[in-house]
Parts: sequence; C-alpha cells; structure tokens
Amino acid sequence: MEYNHKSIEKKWQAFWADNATFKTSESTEKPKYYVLDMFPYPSGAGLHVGHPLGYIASDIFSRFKRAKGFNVLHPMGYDSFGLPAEQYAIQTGQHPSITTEANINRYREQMDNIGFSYDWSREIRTSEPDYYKWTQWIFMQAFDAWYDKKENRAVAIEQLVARFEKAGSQGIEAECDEDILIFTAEEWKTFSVEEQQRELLKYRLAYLKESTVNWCAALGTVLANDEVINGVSERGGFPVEQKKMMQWSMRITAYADRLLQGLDTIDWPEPLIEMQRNWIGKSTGALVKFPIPQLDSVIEVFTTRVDTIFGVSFVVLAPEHELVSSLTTDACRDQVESYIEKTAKKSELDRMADTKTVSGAFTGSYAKHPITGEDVQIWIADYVLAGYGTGAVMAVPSGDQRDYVFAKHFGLPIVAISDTQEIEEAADPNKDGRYINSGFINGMTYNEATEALIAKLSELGLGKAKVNFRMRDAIFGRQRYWGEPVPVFFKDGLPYLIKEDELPLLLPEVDKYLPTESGEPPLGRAQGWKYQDKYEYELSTMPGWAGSSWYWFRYMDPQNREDFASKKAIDYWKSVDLYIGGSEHATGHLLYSRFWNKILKDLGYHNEEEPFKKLINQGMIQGRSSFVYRILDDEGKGTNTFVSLGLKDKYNTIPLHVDVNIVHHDVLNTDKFKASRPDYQNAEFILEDGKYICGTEVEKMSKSKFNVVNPDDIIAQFGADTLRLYEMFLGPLEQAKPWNTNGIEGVYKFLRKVWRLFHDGDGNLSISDETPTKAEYKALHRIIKKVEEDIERFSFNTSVSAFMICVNELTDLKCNKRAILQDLIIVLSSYAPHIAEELWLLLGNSAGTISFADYPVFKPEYLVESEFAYPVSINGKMKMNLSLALDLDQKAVQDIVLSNVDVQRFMDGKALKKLIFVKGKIINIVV
RNA sequence: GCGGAAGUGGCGUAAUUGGUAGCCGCACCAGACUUAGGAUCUGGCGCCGCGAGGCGUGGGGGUUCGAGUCCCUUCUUCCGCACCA
Repeated sequence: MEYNHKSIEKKWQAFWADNATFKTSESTEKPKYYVLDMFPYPSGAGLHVGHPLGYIASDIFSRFKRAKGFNVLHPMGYDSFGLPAEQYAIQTGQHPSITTEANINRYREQMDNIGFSYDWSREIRTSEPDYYKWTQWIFMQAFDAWYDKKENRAVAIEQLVARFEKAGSQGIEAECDEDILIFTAEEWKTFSVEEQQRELLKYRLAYLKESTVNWCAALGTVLANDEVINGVSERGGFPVEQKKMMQWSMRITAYADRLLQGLDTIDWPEPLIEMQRNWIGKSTGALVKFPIPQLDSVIEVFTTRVDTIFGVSFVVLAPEHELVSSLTTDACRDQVESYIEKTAKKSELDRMADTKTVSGAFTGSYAKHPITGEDVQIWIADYVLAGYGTGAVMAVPSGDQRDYVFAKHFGLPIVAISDTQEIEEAADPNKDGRYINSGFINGMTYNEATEALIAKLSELGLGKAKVNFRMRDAIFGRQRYWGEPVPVFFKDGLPYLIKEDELPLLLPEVDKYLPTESGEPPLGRAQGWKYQDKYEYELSTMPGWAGSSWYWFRYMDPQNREDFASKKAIDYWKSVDLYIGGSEHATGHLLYSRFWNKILKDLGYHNEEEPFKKLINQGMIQGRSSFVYRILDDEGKGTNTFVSLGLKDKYNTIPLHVDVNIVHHDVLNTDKFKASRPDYQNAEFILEDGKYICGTEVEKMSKSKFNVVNPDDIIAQFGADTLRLYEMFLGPLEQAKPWNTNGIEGVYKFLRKVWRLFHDGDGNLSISDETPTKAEYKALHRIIKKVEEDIERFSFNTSVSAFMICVNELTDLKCNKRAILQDLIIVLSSYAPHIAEELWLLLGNSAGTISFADYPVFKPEYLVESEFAYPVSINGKMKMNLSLALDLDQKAVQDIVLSNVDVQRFMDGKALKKLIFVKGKIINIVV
C-alpha cells in the first residue's frame, strides 16, 4: 500500500474526536503545562496558510510535552465580538451572531483539517452570554475597587468607604482623579448619596469621566490609544479626532509601575518587552511651578532636566492649556486666538506629519522664574502636547533642540549653562560639564545640581521630584452594538452596578445596528431595555479587548456557572506556561491582559502576578504574488498577448496579478490561465525555453492580490502532515517570511520515505524484530536528541531537516527494525501525528495510543565512537587527519600527536606549545 | 530622530554558540527506468580555474593559533515608537 494521506488523516481526525483523545482533566498526578494560542477573531475570509503557523508550533509543543508525561492544557476558542461582523450587519441587516456563527464553523472545519490536539470540550466564545457574564462580572470588580498606593494594590471600594466614614479623606493615598475633595468623616456623612457616589467614582478602577478621547466618526465610536495607528483607526483606517466626552475608562495608569517591573520577570521576546516599556513610557524628573502673580496662580511644568532650569528663557503651553485664555493680554488676543483656531483645525494626522514648521504665539504675559524670580515670557505652541505631563514646558533652548529651533525662529534668548556646551548650530543636551550662568549650582556636576535644585524647589514650595508616564488610562466604552453590554444603570445621572445575580446583562435585540436619530449608540434602539423597568442602562458596550483580557482563566474551567473559574482549577493550572501569538498585540491585548490579571490577583482571585510566563511571537507569513506581463499596443491599451518575465523588457508591458494557485515553480499553467477568465480565453504567450515564467513580489496576503493560499487546498493535495512539517520547515518560527509553495514536494517526499521504511518494494508491510545495528541506533538517537533540543529552543525548522537526514540514513541502511521504527515515529508524532498514528497501528500497537506512548530516552552511548579520524589544524593553517580514541587522557593524546610523522615534519624541530581541546576533542596544535 | 531585529550559494535556510562555512530542501545539470508524468531512483551542484590551487558569510579595520559568530566603524533592509519636555 502506498502512503495515502487522505484516508489516513480523515481516519485519525475522526478517531481523536470520537475518543476525546485530548480531553484534559485536573485530576492527575502528572505535572501541568499550559500551552495557549492567541484565539482568533473569526473573520469572513477564513484561514489562509499564514494563520495556522503559530497553532502548528503550539500543537507540536503540546504533543511533545504530553508525550513527555505532562498534563497539558491546550485549548482553543474565538474572540467573537468585533467590528467586521457589525459592519456587515449594518450593510445587510443580518444579526452579527449569525455571521459570527457561520465564520466560526468555517474556522473550526479548517482547523480540524490540520489535526490539532485541542481539547475542544473547553472551547469558549467571547460573544456567548455564558462567557460575557464573567467579562461583565470582572468589570464590576474593577468598578468596585480602588488603588491604594500605600499597599500598592487594588482594594475593595467598601474599605475606602469605611475609611471615609472613620477618618475622612485624611491620609488616603490613592491612584485617582485629580479633582478629589478633601473632607472629614463628619463631612462625608453629611454628603448625599449622589455626592458620595460622585466622589467614589473618582477612585474606581473602572470609572466614568469627562475626558479627551479619540473619536472616529466613520466608525461612530471612541477608540483606545492602541487602536489608533498614525492618526487613523486601526480597523478601516478612518480619520480620528480628539473630542471631549463622558467616557468609561480603566485606571491602567495605577498599574504603570507594576506593569513595568513585571517585564523583568517574564520570558518574552526582547522587542516586545521594549515596546511595552516604551508604551508605558516612564520618565523620572521634576514638577516645577512658575508663579503668575497677576493671576495668583502657577504654571506647572514637567521636566526631566531640572538641572537646566537656569537656561529657561520662556515657558510654552499647549494651545489647549486651561490657563491660556486668562493669560492672554488684550494686545495679543487676536494672534493667540487665531493660532488656537488654526491648530484645532489640524487633524491628529496633520499635526503628527508636520513636525518641521515652527509655529506659536506670545500670550503677552510673564511668569516668575521659580529660582531667580526673573520674568519669563509665556508662549503657546502646538509642539507642546496637552496630553503629556502638565501640558506645559519650561523651554531651555541651549539644551533642547525643539526649544532651540523655537527660540531661533522667534528671536528669544539662548543661554549656555554648561562649560562643555556647544550651541552655535544646535542645542546640546550633554550632562558632562560643569554649570555656568546658573546661580548657586555653578560649578556643580549633573547629579549634584539635580539634587540641589530639587531640595531648593521643595523648600520654596515650587517643585518636587516626579515620575511621569506616557501611558494614559484605557478608554473602555464603545458606541457600538456587537460587544458586551456594560452592567450599569443610571440613577440621577450617576452610574450604579446592576445586581450580580442579574448577570449576564444580555445584549438586546435592535431593529438596526446604527446609532439612533438622537445620536445615541445602537443600544439606544432597544425597546424597553431598562433596569428593573425603571432606570436607563448604559448604552455603550465594552471594547474588543475586554473579552480577551481574561480568557485564559475561562479555559481552566469553561462550564463553571458559579465562578469565572473554580479555585481548584485556578490553583492547579495557575498561569500560561507558553503563549504563542503575533507581536501586533504588544500594546493592546498583551498589556490589558497583564492589567486585568493584576486586578484579579489584588482582589484575591488568584496568586499569579503575570499571566503569560513565556511568550513566542510567530513571524507573519506574507503572500508571494505572481505576475504576468500584458503587452500594451501603441495607444497604451492592453493586448491579449502576455510575455514571459525574462523577455518583458523588450516590450511595453503592464504587470497583472495572477492567481498563485495556477503557477507552479513560477511557471504559469497557460491552459488554466486561459480558462480563468472569459477575456483570457484567446490569450497568447511569448515564452522563454518553452515556458511562461511569472514575476514575483512579496506582499500582504490578500484576495485582491490573488496570492491567498488556502490550507485546505494544500491539505487536499499533500495532506495535513505535509502542511504541518512544511510550515515549520519554511524557516525560524519567529521570523517573518513569505509563503512559497515551491519546495513543499520535498517534505511530501520525506513522508513517503517514512512510509516506505515500513514497507517492502511491493508495498507490503515489512517489519523485522531483529536487533538493530550500531549505525541504526546512532541514526535514531541523534534524532531523539536533536528534536528534544530543538523543541526546547523553539527551533522547529532544524528538527524537520534532522528528520529528513535520519530517514535518508535509515533508508540507505534498509532499516526495517521494529525497535528503531517504533521510537522514530513516537518522536515524529508531534510533528506529523496522522502518519505516526497509522504506522503505530501497523506495528501492532493499540489504536490511538501513540500520543501517550513512552517517549524514547536519549542514550548518549549510541553516539560515541571509540576511535575516529577527524581533521586537525596546526597553527590554524595546515589541516591533517588524526586518528584518536575519545577516552584517552590528554597526555596520551599528546604522545600520539607528537609521534605522528606529518606533525613532526611540520614542527621542524620547534617545540609543541599547546593543544587546543574543544569538548574533549583536539582541534588545533600550536607550535 | 529614537529603539529593536537582521544581512551567508540562483532561492528558503543550517552551522555543535569562537573550531572543517553552506546541513536539509527547492531550483538547476547529468544519468537510469520508462507508451513522456509536474513520477521514481542515482550522482553532481558557493565563486574563479583545465588543473594543482585561490577566493568566499554586505564593506573596511581589529582581537585570536583560529571569526559567519566577539570588538570598532560603515552601508543596506525590515519592524516598532515618533514633537513624550
């Protein structure tokens, strides 16, 4: 019988499903191991060959760990709330749940074809009420919690209320809004319920507040910072503007330091850690106050270079700064107002693109320098961002390039403050010199000056040391339909949680998925959707990241109706040991998940500070587009003649994308091409060497570029095992690479060779029970060792190569020994499980037990040879073969070396200086 | 501009982590078998050279008996952030 991937793979996929082979339970003595994939959003396009790359790697890893005796949790589910299904619903009127269900079924079918070892009994979908009940529940925990800076953790809100009742707001250090009230216990008790609630809202981890948000008019919703890329929406690329709105937010900034520190404790790719660090953006500096006597007020600025304070020649406010209008003098009002109007008109995108032009306006007012008391001009300019620091900066032209350019442009003074500064051409921010023109810090070093200035400013009450973060709180509400309803109702304009036993708050039916006429979100269309028929529910829904920020817990105990997961399950599975997914989630999902994990930990639901111990980013698989070259006639119109790549420069041509599925090794199948479209029916070709060669280009894989390769097609032709091996063989897992079907035959051939090892020339099963030879053991144990080493360092591509070498050797040895083949297919079964299961059965084992078979133990003695020859160099130059025994000591080796005739001739009477040994093997002789 | 990753045959890649550069596969070439297939098998395949031999890991320099690997310098590509005070 020949290798028939179709029947084998269908058979074993059905077997695994029927026997629930990969169902996992917690009641076992085995050590646990949790392997997680980033669950997909089920889009309408289905999977292309790029999507399963990470899933294949995690499946190989899971199967390997299982074979090595671990109890492996390897689940899969769907992040099924999201924009595309809703956009489709708006266009067609079809309920997003219907589209989503259809897409999920398609995804499932495609995944099943690849032969993954998921425990499907644990499947979850974020859009199912059973699931989002707990997303809502977690929101409620965050609403009912505040962040105690003294304990450095989140604490239940009741404890804050208790402290207010006992001692007022005295002594409480919280991460909270800035406009909190100061009150005594007695005053607190006199507050009305509304007043108390309004005050508590300023402390809650999930809170409602008027804030500046990214508003995307085209999507009709606000977006979080990570959903805005270069000033446009991540989904759809629509323009985004800044707008003040009442919005739900999550107080992620309270966790900024812990999110930063945690990065040192997890095994993640360095680029990803760096991205999160930059996103959090911690900077240490000082807050300095510049008094404005005429307003009896101050301008607060944040600076990381307080040491340069004597170089301040002006102060700049963001145009949106609240003091601008009161500071502007009548003489300057026209200019200032027209400048504010001009910058307000600029979109976020324009403002970011235009960093070259210097612009600004003088307010006409002056602030007092906090140390010297001199007057400094107050300007406004859009290079100062309202959203960072205090929205105001002290300008030090000699030390900061932006201030320098601004000062040059508007003719403001530039004062050197260090004896090493060179400021003829540009600002010089160096910290190496001693200070000059700097009052009492003259002659000091950077560290001395910084310390002295902070002490001085504190003494004056005009400044203090301050740590600032770039990260903002995460906007949590979305004015969309297809998401989790926020479990909140409004009474007297204030938000209250619904009762826990009324969860889930079900997503109501609506007649259309568009905002209401009065501009409310789609949920405003729901008929009679009121809490206890009295109060209005919150109409916005949760953002896409809500459901994915805790899902790894739900897999631990997916059917639990009492808890998001039982204590027992959480104690057993703890956290994710290995997480595989794309780096595009660096500042979104991966940060939010760490955030929610910490909230739940603080509130006592588990003990793990970090959710994902080790993380691997699989590289993106790009498309490899193929092109044909249509010849243009004299008028520049397309003819029906196409010229092969090598000859195209002789003609005037236009490249056209051609479906990569009718191109083989860059050679076009001209018959299929003609049949592909009616207007190509009479196409003619100018060939080279009798072939039509296509041009290629690496692009994103997409339908419009005709470069999408569907895993189903590959599987139909070569089988799932070939697809799995080939995706790994393509290159290092973490590297981005284009998909190229050229070369897949090599992997397919390999599997056929494996199959033939078990069969004789006539295709009959042929297995010998003889004792294997040394050479056969050597081939086997090399692959056992190699695969083990490779899997632990996630180098799957080199393992596939090693399998090929091993099988080539065994083929050459005509090895059909049971002892060798059985162990070989156990090792292979993580990579190519279907063929391994089939061969396992052919060897007479019981069906479906290979996944849990005794994994072969590597025995180094099979790789050791007692005597062997290898090349050795003398003084790194001449190379000669030496025969040595491995177990000799170095003295004995030296004697052999010196007695060698070739060595003696080369030494020509010189003395032997030393022998260079590497791992017990001599590789160089120095004379 | 700042931060990160990476440059090796015609192509994807490998190299025991400082030790015979190019494993494995694709493509290509030659041969075998074949009523010819986009099949299978065998051999060859970095570059120059008939050859012995020489050169060779983006370029230049250095450390070392020995460098794809370490150091300095420079170029190129990709990714992330981007007026962050």
